[in-house]
Amino acid sequence: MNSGSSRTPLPQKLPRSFYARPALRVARDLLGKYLVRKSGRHLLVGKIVEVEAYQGSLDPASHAYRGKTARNAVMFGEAGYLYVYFTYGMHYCANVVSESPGKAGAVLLRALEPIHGASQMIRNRKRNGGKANEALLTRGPARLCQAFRIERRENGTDLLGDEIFITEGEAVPRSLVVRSPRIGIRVAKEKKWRFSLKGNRWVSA
DNA sequence: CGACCGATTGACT
DNA sequence: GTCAATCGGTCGG
Repeated sequence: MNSGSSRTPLPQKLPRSFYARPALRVARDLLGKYLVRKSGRHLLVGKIVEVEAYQGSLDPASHAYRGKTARNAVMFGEAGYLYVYFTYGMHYCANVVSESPGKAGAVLLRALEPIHGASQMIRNRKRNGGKANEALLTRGPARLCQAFRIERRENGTDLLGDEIFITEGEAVPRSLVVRSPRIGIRVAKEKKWRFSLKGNRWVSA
């Protein structure tokens, strides 16, 4: 798995079986994992500190609630792929597809803690017209996409490939996991399907 | 076709 | 706290 000459090998990629589970389980278990992007000689790594689960046809807040369309097709496919959508005419948000094909579960990545490549993340944000405020670098679903340059073309990326993937990161004790209502939705507000790391400064709210 | 609005962000009364 | 930006998806006529 490690490519021979690497002096500080990354942990192993999460297997397909990690993603092929209910969205709520995947969401909770993604806390503490590392999102990795390799592009050219740049390496970006962020610890996942805030996510939200979306449960396909069972969930009126999910883009998949009313069935498969061209936009949400990735969610209906195999688990372990990236679903990226464009919203508010200017922002992208990234989800990890979970469940089994047809179920359309997904986990929205809402905030990361920069682990490696922060200076490149800052350049990526500026390139997108984003502000230089480092405290907001990877805090919020659209900001983290700017920092990692996740846009329309990243929709459908296989997370078992070599460009964008997720690895084992840091173990998260149960006592650090906070469950709360999802942000910015107008339906199913009562569902506590948002998971975050207690006390982490990168959590969006 | 037109109207409405969004899993957001940043600027500002 | 409020609100505009900006455009593609969705739905009604």
